[in-house]
Formats: sequence, structure tokens, C-alpha cells
Amino acid sequence: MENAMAGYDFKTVEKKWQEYWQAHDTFRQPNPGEEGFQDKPRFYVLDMFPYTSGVGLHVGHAANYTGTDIVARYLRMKGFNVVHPTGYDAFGLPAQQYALEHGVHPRQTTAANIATIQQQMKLCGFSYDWSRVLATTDPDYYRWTQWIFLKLFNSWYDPAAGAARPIEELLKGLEKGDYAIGPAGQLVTNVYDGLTPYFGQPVGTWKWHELPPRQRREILDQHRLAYMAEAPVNWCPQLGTVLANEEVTSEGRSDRGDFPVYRRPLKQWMLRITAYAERLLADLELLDWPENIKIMQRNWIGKSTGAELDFPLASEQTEEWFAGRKESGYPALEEEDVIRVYTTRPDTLFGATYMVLAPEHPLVERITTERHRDAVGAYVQQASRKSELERIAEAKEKTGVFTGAYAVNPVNRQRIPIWVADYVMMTYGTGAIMAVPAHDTRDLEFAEQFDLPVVQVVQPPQGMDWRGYVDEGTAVNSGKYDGLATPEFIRKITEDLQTDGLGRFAVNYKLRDWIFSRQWYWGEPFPIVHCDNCGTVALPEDQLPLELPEMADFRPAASDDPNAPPQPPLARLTDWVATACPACGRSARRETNAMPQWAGSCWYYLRFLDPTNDQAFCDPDIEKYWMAPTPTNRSGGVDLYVGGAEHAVLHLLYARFWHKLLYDLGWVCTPEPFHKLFNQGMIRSFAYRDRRGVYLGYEDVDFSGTEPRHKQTGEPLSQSAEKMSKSLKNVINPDDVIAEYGADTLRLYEMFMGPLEASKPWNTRDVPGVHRFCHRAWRMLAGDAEHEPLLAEEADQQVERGLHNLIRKVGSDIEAMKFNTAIAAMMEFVNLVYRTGRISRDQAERFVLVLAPFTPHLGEELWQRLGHDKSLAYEPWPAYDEAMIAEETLELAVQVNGKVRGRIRVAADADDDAVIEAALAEPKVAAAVIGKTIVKKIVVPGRLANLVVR
RNA sequence: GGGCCGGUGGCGGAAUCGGCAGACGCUAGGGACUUAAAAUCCCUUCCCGCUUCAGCGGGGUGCGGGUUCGAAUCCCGCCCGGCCCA
Repeated sequence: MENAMAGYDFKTVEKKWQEYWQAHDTFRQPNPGEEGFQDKPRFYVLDMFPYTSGVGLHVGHAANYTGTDIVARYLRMKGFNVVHPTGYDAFGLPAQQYALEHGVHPRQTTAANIATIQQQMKLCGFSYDWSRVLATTDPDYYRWTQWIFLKLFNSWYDPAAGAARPIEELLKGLEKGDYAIGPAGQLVTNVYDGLTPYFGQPVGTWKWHELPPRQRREILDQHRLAYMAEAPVNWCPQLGTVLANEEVTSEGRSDRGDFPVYRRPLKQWMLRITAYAERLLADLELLDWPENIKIMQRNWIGKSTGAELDFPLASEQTEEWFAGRKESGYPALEEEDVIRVYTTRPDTLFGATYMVLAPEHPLVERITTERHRDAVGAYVQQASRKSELERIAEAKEKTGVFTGAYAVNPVNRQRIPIWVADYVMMTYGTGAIMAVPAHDTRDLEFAEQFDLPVVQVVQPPQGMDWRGYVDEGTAVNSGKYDGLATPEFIRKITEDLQTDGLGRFAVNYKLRDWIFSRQWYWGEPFPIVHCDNCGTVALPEDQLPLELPEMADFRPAASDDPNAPPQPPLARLTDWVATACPACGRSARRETNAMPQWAGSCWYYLRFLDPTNDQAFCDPDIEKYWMAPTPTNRSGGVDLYVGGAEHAVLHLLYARFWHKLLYDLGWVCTPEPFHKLFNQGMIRSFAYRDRRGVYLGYEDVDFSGTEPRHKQTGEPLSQSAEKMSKSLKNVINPDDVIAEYGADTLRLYEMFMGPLEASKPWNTRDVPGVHRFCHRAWRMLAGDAEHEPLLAEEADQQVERGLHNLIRKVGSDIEAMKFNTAIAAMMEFVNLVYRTGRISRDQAERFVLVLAPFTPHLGEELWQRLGHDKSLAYEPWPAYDEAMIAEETLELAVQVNGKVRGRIRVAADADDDAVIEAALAEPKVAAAVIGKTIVKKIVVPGRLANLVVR
């Protein structure tokens, strides 16, 4: 078998060209100002870089990277300067756990994993510019990750400017008296002298110079974009760290290790991404992204409009209180004896029959009556053990307890009970809700569970049950508002509440600030020092990078006690922790948390542009050349970014946030990092099960018949396309495919399977088909032991026409990322040449150039055999001539009443009358219309004619 | 429960704007070449029916309706699957 295929020896050929590319730096792309740089249009094509797991690349990565590689190779031939880099995302919990499991330092396992992946990438023949490679774990790289963190730390979000600005400017503003300080530390613009009710109570407003130094520092710290705050987090005592929501399973356990996870308030570093909520939402309009990804981001940001309003506690409420409110207006901050709620449906206020506080709500403790104290305490305790996901997921069975306290519905002065229930989240809105069971699904379930009153206030359209009706309708049981349509009602009642000092219009976002610290070892250290004298102090930039210190035992402090204090591994390095305060020189302590896994991937696309710069994260002129807007890229940023949809929200949102910060501060020239985004689909693979449901590996399946059978027993097996996983025994390893068929075949198959964006199953049986095509292409131009090549002196006109058609088709398909149909067209062309029996040298060369982006090794080797001595990587993409493609005569289908009755051949430029005439001359058509009246004649140029008869 | 995407032969898929459904590849069957096998090449391969053959007729893109000269494609309702959010 091997012997007969001696013609195309992919093993030798692929090795030869991989070595050639490496030796000649074929894909090195110089930057502007560098030697060898040519002034040409630019294109930045980027893959989501891989996480350096221990298992290397899988076929899904290979599909993604092959797609971008084809685009990069094509555009180089089209005359673009193409920057096409890659690197490694290498910090984080998976790498640390992998290292722990293997008893090796993560530095070593990471290096080994990087070496494996890089080897795989080179074996696939990807045309990366290896002079730009980086890993997020390189001190030269994370130096700038830390630098950007310091930019966050040293900035505040100026709502007036709608942008981040250096914290010094805030300090200046405070010193000059542009701002005063409200009672909660919030900024008060001095225009109204701090007395206007809109800005809160006039009492308790301070001027900057009136405050003691410590308080001044705290106020500045409160406004930084990176700040420390107590936040409810997913605490996993056994892993000894805080986990991100997506690292927690729906059962409330850790994704890694399956340990219990607890909700617990802990002081953490936070990034103020919420300041950017509106811009992150609005700027989606600038982007050429798949609509579903934009929708996911919009949902995640979760903007809603509605009203914020106050329910006084029944114990405090008097008519004087309401009169006072009308006098003083709606306070900016929640007062002590009121429950503030956010609702998108203030029109349902008359139907609010009870209230619910989140278990973490600060009022719970204060308002619970003696009789209910034990039950409430136990409930709050129990709720803290559930993850947020778990609380949301428990849709069916609602739980909760009565506090014994009552609030007053401000519009009808009714006393309504206050409950505590975990279906209300402290992290959404104000952590308290007014419950309108008649028109809210969860409130209704709760009310039914605990037998609370349900009052209709919305009249649904005819024929629908009002109970549980959540959409818009007409107001009922709502006093003077009865009869109003929902939108009008919302506007009216909110205005009235505002007049009465009881509420106001409000915008709410689901987006939360980003919890940015982790209690693990394998992450970027924070460039921060804690000083008793100066507070939280940034390291000066010239002290970066703050290198991650070596640790023999980097195991996190695991504990069975959910209340034990976090002990980041770095805290055990007492020599390292002890340092001098950069501000005052006295002894101080280093921050011992580490950054989360997302940090490094937030800006890597910028470092690729100027990876060795030690003066800046990227030179501004270089950044401008590669990122500035172009005619086809209005927003600016990476021209094409390809990766899986699993990063639709977090990575892409975090990177956009960091990019906007750098944009505000003038470090980058575009508001968005990635102009065009493309999501490749998941590659699944067939899994085989016997009657008992036991999964079988491919080596145990007999594929020879029409249906898969068990190799040993002959039992028929069930087949289903599943996500690849060890337990389903259906993992396809790209290295194995390369060993058996070569990289060109792997590339070709992955692109031929179907559209890149579609989810599709790997079918091992289809691989030889594209492999055969490689051999056919080779034999066509180079021959083998038994066959002469089809190269001929004289060009065939049919082949020439087919070639022009092919050049056009492949070019437009690559630009549309439709690689599967491009390959089908190449197969058709090769079939045409075999039928014709000859192809001229000149035609052969153009065909090879078209083929090469897909199967670069085969392309280079054939190119060389056609008499060229250097790589085809920068050869111009062949041109095509429309006139050559146009046929002189066309075959049209002729329909009678929509059914095809015959075919005619007419001149390409035949007019409608000529087509109809030819159609009627066709015997089968004539037979179908005979004796009938033709009532309508339709001619679709180049396609068909349709005669409507009666 | 809500949102988004999808459902086309034995399989992966194709069909630019509403215009010949099933390109291309695989599988399977048959044939040529061969001592034999592999490789290669050729033919058949959506379903049903008629026909000795050439060929002919009908149905068909998850299901049911609709719009249209014409629907895989557009609209309405339903079923199923996937992803995201709840």
C-alpha cells in the first residue's frame, strides 16, 4: 500500500518545507521602520491563542488555526502585509493543578506544554511569524500586564468626560474644590454647592481640605478603577481560592476537583468594568461580529430601565414621614429605615403584596423580630452555602422565611410582610424586591408556596389569564392609574414617585465589577504594597516586572473550614512579603494575591505587534499601522479574530474593557480591539455504544459493513456525534492524523468537513477521500511510478476556462471563510484536467498557487518541481478574466407550470423572446403546452424559463 | 421558561438575491487492470412505480398550513436537536 503511493511522499515533503520556512524566516513580517518593511496595505489576522494544557492541541484548535492560516497565506499573495502571530496563555488554575498532580513546578510543566504545542503547530505548517511568539508567563510579558494594572489602579472614571482619567486629575479637582465629598464618600459636584437634593443630603457633605489624610486616601482609593472591596465570592476552601462563576458547577462545586464552594464575603481586588457598561454596550454597533455574540454580550451587560423606589418600614412609617419626603425629595442614598428596591415594572406597584430581601441584605439582621430570629438566622446560614447558580437554578422549589417585619407600600399605604428568600440576589439591583406575584413568575411560585395574596393589576389581552401574566397590558386595581397602558403607566407613576420624593427613574445593569484576585500561586503578582502609613501603594513602574518568586511548595492552604481566612501561597514567603514602602520607605507588606487567568489574555493582541519593546507595551506608531481603521475596518483593531464561542462573553468583554481604558488614556488609537470576529464551530466525533450502553473505542469497531458492529461479537452498535471526550472514547488526536496522512491532508479534511462556523462531526472514514485528492493533484503535475504527469505543451481552452472560474471561486470563498466549497471547486478542477488529459505548465503554476494556502507543503513542492527556486508564499495571487469565465451558450431549464419539462441551449446574450421561442421549439415543452393557453412567460436570465399555461 | 441557531440521501455537506434539490467527498454495489491484493480508472448509488432496453412517470429538503408563475430558501403554527441566559 505504501509502496504504490511512492509518488507523493508527504513525510519527506512536509519536513523539507517546514525546515525551509524556518531556515528562511519566510513568514517574518517586519514592522514599519524595520529593515525589509514594504509600504503595503496591512491585515491583522489573529487566532485566540491556546491555553497550555497538558494534552496539547486538539483537532478543534487545528481547524481554527488552519482557517486563519489559509486567510493569512492568501492575503500575503494578494499583496498585504500580514501580521499573523501566536502565543501561549499559560497562567491559571488548570496549569497549577496539572503541575500539582504531576508533582512538578508549573514553570516546568508550562514550558513542556508550550514546547509540545509549538511542535504541533509547526507540524501543521502554520505560517505564524515566530519572531512574535510570547507566553503570558514570561516576565517580559507580564511586566506590561502589571503595568496596565497600575494604569487601572491609577485611574478613575470621570462621568462628566465619559472616560477614564488619571487619578491625579481627580486629586487636583478635589484640591481645587471642583468636587466635594458626600456622606458615603461619593463625589458631589460643587456647581450646586452640594445643597441640591439630587446629590443627596446636604448635611454630611465635606470639602477635601476638611478631611483627615487617611480619609482622603480612602476616598481616592474608592474611585480607582482597580480597588479593594468586600464582595460575595465563590470561596472554595479545599482549593484555597476564590473561583470565578464559570469555574463553579451548577451543583455548587468546583469544576476542578469537585470540591464544595461557598458564597462568602471576602475582601478582593475588583476592576470597575461597570463604569464602562454603557460604552461596552453602545460600541458593539461598530463591530463586525456574529449577531449571536453581540446578543450574548448585551444580555451579559443586561441594561434595563425602570424605577428605584423606597418602602418605609411599617414601624417607622407615618404620614409625617411621607410629608417630609415630599419636602426633601428622594435621597441619593438609601436611608436606614427604608427598603430600596429596583423594578423594571413600577406600574405593578399596586400589586406588590410582600417584599423579599436577599439573605445577605444588611437590613435582615436589623428588622427580624425576636420570634423569627432563629429561623431567619438558620435560613441565611443555609443560603450562604449555595452558589449563585444553584440559587437561580432551583426554579421549582422556592424557599424563604418571614422576618416578622412589615413595610408600607408607598402608593396605597398597605402593610406588606417582609420575607427573606434566596431567589433574590444581593448582587442584582438593590438586593431587595417588591414582589408582585400576579405578574412575575418567580414571585407567583413563591406566593403559592407560602400562601401570600395575589392581586391583579395588569389586564392582559382578551382570552389570557391574568394570573402569571408578565407582559404589558392595561392597568387595573391601580387607583387613578386604571386604564393606562403599561409604558404610559410606567412613565407617569415614576414621575409621581419622584415628585413625592419616593422614587426616581433608574437604569440598571446586570454587569458586576470584575473580581480580579485569586488566592493561587500561578498568576501575575500584583505590583502593590500595603503600608500601615501610606495605605495601598503602587510599585513605581521602573520596578516592574515584579517577578513571581520561586516557591518549592506552592500548594494553596486547603481547609475543611469554609470560614477559615484565605491564605494565598505567596503569603508564606515572609522574606518576599516584607518590603519597603515605595512611598515612605518604612517596612510594608507585598500584596499576596495573584491575578486571574483572564488577565494575560486581555491585551496579548497588542504585544504581538511589538513583542520585544522594553520601553512600552507597544510602540504607538507600530500600533497605529496595524490597528488604525481602514476602509474595510471602521472601528479599527484586529482585522480578523477567530476563536470559539465559549469566549463570547468573558474574554471578549474583559479585553474590550482594558482596551477602552488604554484608549481613554491615549495609549491606543482605536476604541475597540477586534473589528471582525469569527466563531469556528465545535468539532464533535462519533461515539459508539453497545446494547448495554458501554462506549467502545474505534479499535473495537468494525466499519466494513453498512452499519458499525462490534469487532469481536459482531453486535450492531449505536452511533452518535458527541463532544470529544476521554470517557466517550471518541477523541481524535491531530498528531495521529498527521502521522498517517500528513499535515496537508489534516488541514484539507478539517476545512472540507463543512463550514468553519458549523458544529460538525469528525468522520475518520472521510479522511482518505481528501488524502486521495492530494495524490491526484500530485500525480497530475509530477506523476508517479506508473503515471506520467499530465503536463502538456499546449493549453486546453476548457481547462483555461475552468481555471479562471476556479481562481475567482477560491478567492471569493476564502474571503467569505467558505473553505469547504473552495476545496470542492479545486477537486472539480482536477477532475476536469483528468478528463481533458492535459494541462499546460502555465496553467499548472496558477493552479498550484491557488492550492497552496490549503496544502502549503504540497504547493511548495510542486512549485519547485515546476522550476522555481524560492517559496511561493509571496507570489502574486493569479488573476482571472470575467470574459474567460462567461460561457457563449447557456443551458436553461424550461418549466411548464413550475415543473421542469425540458432543457434548451441558447446564446448567453439571448433576449427573453429568443428564449421563449427556443423553449417552445423543444419537443417535450411543446407537448406539455399543446392545446393550452399560455397565460404568462417568465424568463430568469441564465437560469430558466417558466411557461404558465391553462 | 426566554433568546439565538439549526433540521436536506446510508454519512459529512452543496444550492450567491425566491429560479434545474442533492455540487464535492465518503460509504456501498458492479466492472476494468492484476497470478492475487493494494493502488488506479470507469459505471451505479434520494425514494417509489412503469419499461426488454433506450427511457418514462410520480413523490421528495422535520410536520401542517400560507404567500408566489415558482419555496430547502419568505410568512404562520407545531415537533425535534444544539448553544446561551434564566
